[in-house]
Amino acid sequence: MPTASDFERLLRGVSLRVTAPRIAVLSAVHEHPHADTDSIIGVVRQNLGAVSHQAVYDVLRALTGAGLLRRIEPQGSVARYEARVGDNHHHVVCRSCGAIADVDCATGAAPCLDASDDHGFVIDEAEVIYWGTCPECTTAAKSS
Amino acid sequence: MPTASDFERLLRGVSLRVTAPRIAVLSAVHEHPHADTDSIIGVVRQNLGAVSHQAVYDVLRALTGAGLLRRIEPQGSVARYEARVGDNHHHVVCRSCGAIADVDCATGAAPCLDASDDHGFVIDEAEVIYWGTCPECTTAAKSS
DNA sequence: TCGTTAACTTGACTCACTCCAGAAAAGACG
DNA sequence: CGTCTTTTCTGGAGTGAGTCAAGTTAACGA
Repeated sequence: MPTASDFERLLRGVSLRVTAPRIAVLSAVHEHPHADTDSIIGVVRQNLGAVSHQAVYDVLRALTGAGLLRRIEPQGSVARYEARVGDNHHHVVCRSCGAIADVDCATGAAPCLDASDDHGFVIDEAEVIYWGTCPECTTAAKSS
Repeated sequence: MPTASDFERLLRGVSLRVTAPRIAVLSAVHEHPHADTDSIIGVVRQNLGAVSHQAVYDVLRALTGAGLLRRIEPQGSVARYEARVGDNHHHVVCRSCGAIADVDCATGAAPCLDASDDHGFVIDEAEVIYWGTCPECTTAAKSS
């Protein structure tokens, strides 16, 4: 797990000011991958005390824009954030409980897939979401 | 373009009652693929006069559940609906203007992709979204 | 240490979407 | 055709993630 000074270095690397809320958000996302905004706010407040939700939204947007975080929002779910960036991996989502797990991309470089007909679009990324049922929900469904 | 009686047959085929709003919604989605809910409400009202937004939401949910429509919601966009179902095709989305185009799936059958590591999930569908820039926005960006 | 500028706080607000209760219409059956 | 049951539609209030705006605070380069 990276330390506060690691996060500080990350922030300086993208010319963002180093502030306590930003460190706390980065740390929270590293500790809780795929956490939604509300959970992140909760974790940040546990570490720092009072922080406005607006600040967290702001920080999340700044960090996402800077490429330090990635925002994912599967259908029917609120926005979630993860700290794994740059390796173009994908996600598998449970239809029943919404759990998310990472799936490595076979090629590793974006776009990892070519469209059969791109309609003239200039494609730079292929996002893949696998839909299915997680082990817990599969077990629960069988035993019911 | 299918006619009202085609839509009626579709509805009966999934044991749903045939009502004017349903025909109008089906027709609207066929005419405007990838339309958002608000546009659909607008089109339906043009054809039928006053229809509550609640009725349209209800109809959309019923038709989606019955498999007559498919709901898509790319990040940063409101829910959209399309009438192409059953052929497991994908979408390319413009980062700049949000335009959506269909992309045929290479294999045609779900799931068209296998995950490298499924974490024990039972995967039934692989959803692919290509991100890029549409021809119009590419041209606009160059000329600016 | 000082000034500039980015970041944070507070609080109101928007907008897609949902919930609810009652009214109306569709389909089934005699 | 008329009645009954079930489903759908209406209108309005409510929910919740996320945004906007104005003023204050704090980071950091000079």
